[in-house]
Amino acid sequence: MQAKISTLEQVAREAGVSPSTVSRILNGTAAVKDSKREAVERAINKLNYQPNRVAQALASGRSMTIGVLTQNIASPFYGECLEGVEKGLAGTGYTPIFANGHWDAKEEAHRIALLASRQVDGLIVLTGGMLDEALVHQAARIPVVVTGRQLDAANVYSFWLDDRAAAREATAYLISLGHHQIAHICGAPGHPDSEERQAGYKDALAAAGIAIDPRLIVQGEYSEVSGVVAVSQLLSDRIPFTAIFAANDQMALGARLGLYQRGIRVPEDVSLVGFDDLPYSSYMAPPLTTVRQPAFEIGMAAAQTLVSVLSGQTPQRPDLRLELITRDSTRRLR
Amino acid sequence: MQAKISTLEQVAREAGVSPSTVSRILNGTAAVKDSKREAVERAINKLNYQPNRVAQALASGRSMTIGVLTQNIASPFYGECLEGVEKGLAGTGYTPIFANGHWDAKEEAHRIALLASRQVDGLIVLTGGMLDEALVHQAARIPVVVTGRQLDAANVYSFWLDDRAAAREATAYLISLGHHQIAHICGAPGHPDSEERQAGYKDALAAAGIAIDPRLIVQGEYSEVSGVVAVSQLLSDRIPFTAIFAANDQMALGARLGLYQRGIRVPEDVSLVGFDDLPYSSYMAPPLTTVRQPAFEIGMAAAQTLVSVLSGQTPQRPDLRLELITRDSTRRLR
DNA sequence: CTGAAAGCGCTTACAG
DNA sequence: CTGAAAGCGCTTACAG
Repeated sequence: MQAKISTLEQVAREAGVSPSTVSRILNGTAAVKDSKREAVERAINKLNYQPNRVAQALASGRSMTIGVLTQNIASPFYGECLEGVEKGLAGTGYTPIFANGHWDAKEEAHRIALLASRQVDGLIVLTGGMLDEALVHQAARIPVVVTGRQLDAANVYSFWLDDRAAAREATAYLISLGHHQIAHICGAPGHPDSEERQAGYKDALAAAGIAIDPRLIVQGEYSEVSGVVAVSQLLSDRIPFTAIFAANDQMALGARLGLYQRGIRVPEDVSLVGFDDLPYSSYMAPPLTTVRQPAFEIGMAAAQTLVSVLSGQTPQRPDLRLELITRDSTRRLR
Repeated sequence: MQAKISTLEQVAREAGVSPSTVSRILNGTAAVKDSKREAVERAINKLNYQPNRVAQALASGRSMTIGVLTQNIASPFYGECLEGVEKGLAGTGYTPIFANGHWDAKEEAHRIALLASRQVDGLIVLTGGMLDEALVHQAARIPVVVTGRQLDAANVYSFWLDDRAAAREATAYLISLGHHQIAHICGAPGHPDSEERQAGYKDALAAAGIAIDPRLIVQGEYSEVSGVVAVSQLLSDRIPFTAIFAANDQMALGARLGLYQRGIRVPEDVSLVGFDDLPYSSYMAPPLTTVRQPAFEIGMAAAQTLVSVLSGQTPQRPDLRLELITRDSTRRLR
């Protein structure tokens, strides 16, 4: 182990060959006589040579780096996605560079510009509020994979899941259990997925011929607190309900606490359904019935798609779908 | 908006100055006549010029990039840390590059080598099982901040929190509530913090004159499942206990589910204490009594320390401490 | 199969 | 205050 940094040129000198040859051996870019190859390998080991990726990037025009724009790295949902991205990139030579948009369009644009200035070879945008145009703009230079929206444009690959249908299914499940007074805690206003989920909720009620009671629809913003608050509001308004469909698991967790604090049991008194299937949701007491989002798989598919595009292949469409997972937080109304 | 990439040389030509001058203006590296500055700024806007950071890195020898080695980006604890790192780096010009060690020493070494080859200007190691020597080795080239251990060496800055004392305090709290039969669910074997927490648990019992019953100490490995399993084991072995101290919140969550499934109430029948204070812990039903780790603050302090070292300043020691947070999962034994 | 040379897009002494 | 020139550590046509 030595801390000294050595360069390709030093390796070449040590091995008695030209820098070009060392480069070729490193990159497997051309056949090289065995005797030279061995000499070079010996020199590499002796000098403990590690190629400087920054120099490689500048010379080759490929940074072997992928920009990943997420909104909040600490959120359990994005955490799963990022694990998937990491997995999908493992062994490909590409390193992910993560950036957080914090649900702010300006911040997102700023982060993307930074990623671009770092010469990322491709971009993965996990949802995000930026305009389609901004994405298309980036796609003029590098391939872009975006989740959470449908976008048909050159060099952009979008994955979209049908939140509305899944929300409809989740709500229909509650209805099938005999619930008619179903409250909905909405996601953050303005987020497309939050609108979709609400629409799915309404679809299911309409399909069952249940009138939509606007007092049962309360605003949340995807955080745990907002779930607690929503339940307080529902309860203090004395709107009767026997079930809650929360637009994500974090709010379902908050709602569950709000109910608990008032001695309202789940599922005995109120059935509860979430959306996401976060890692902790199956460990809630009771385990939460929810719509599973394949977060890990989404991240992995995004990474794989980008890598195959970058290697000149045609990526295959991943099979990603939302799935209702029934657990113990829901029960038949008696 | 245009996708074309322009270079500093093009800007220079457009503005009728030399590349050196453009560079100086960009970096505020020397005074420049106002007329030229304006011409350059106009050219930059016209060409929508963004400096190529890769080229800057190669030329200047500073990549403006910080390597952050964590174990598992998707874990709620590391997620918080990383948010803190991001916050601490915001506005400094440094970009974090995250890498996961997955609790594997070889993988860690590999990741660090990769970060080094990408010419990171500094390294943040969030816990991790690598040897002190490996860290010291890195510190020969770039400053290193490491958490979760004490390490006195040149160019390394270590943050260490007293897990043992905090675990002792948590256990003592249960004792003060009248509990004598306190089970402990250990963290992953071999992890220093897991040993420390167990030692603290034993310290508290010893200090209270309570004999240590090895049957009450069950192995976990920091995951939720391992908490469920630990409770099953305790229960099937019919070891009587009135409280559980889990070495982290994830296992406490699992334990809580295990108890719930058997109709054992928290805190009425069993008091439960965790360690970490994850974002979700205060939303458990009941909210969890736990030891708060300042994860965000740790990440932020690590970043700030590194930045101040990199700018030639002497970093000030952050005031980081563990704190017992009492909530509703514990109650006096009757 | 291999080397000399140019070039990637910047920064930074060196001179003036 | 400003420019010409060298250099950062690689890759990659171009020639042979």
